[in-house]
Amino acid sequence: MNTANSHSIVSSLRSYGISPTSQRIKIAEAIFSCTMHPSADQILAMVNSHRTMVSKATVYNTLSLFVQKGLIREVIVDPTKILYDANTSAHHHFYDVVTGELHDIDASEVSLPSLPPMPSDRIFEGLDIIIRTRPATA
Amino acid sequence: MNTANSHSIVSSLRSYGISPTSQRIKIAEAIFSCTMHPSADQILAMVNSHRTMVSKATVYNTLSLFVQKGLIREVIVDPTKILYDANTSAHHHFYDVVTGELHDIDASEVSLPSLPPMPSDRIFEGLDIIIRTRPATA
DNA sequence: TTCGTTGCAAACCCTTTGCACGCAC
DNA sequence: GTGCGTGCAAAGGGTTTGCAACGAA
Repeated sequence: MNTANSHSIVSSLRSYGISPTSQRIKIAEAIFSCTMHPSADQILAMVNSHRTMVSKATVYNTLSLFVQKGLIREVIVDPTKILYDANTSAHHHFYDVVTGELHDIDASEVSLPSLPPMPSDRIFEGLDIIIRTRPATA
Repeated sequence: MNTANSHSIVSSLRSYGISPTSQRIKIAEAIFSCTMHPSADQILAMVNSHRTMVSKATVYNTLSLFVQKGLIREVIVDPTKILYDANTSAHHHFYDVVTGELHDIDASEVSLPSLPPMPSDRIFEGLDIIIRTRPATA
């Protein structure tokens, strides 16, 4: 669910083993109520548009914690910044190389017939499919 | 071809519209003779292991030029640095999230049945498929 | 009290930029 | 001489870290 009421956020955090402090709740709310895929900077701005402030360090640390605990995903498409994705179910992305916009692609739309064999002594960790686009108008 | 003799490097540069200065030749040789996918830093180190030096600025500028001209490709998998790929034909990558190693996957091994429709007003620019792995031994 | 969390500022690292020098045509 | 290419150093921007203060159990 994408509705971000405090109650479900708190239980969500708990279910991922994250103690729900007020800053973490605020950051999670910002991410889960966001229609796009925000960067750390944008999350910082969203969180601090309200009265109370959250420091930059806490935002970065909290995002790392969320990723590590599996609450959210990092999307690596832009060498200059990390984008965060509240949707952790299997899906992929359109990435506009000019505007930087990122849009989800449902996994069912691009599922691979089969994965190639893993290299020796390696185990599967994740699959990212990124379709890079650019605006049609020159 | 991956053999990196000066003659073929020079004609390669010329065919991509890049005037072959000695620094550019040296950088191209480093990339094309490299079995892995080097970062800018590693290319700088490779180039400067010989007698003559190439400055950091020139390495970065030259790599950007090569990418822009289509001689090489950037691979965006690690948020902390850009990797470069001398292979510009259609292929994809295994990326080990622990060691940072990157290995090619031939396009024929993972071809998609079909691409989802482009978002409106966007045109196709490129397709990246990254299979993230980690070492099997804990 | 104790340990986890927060916040500020500084440090870090990769990359880009400003600007002067130098070489080729 | 003009313009591109190079090199040095400094700036830039996102991210991480050191450390002291804080707060909940």
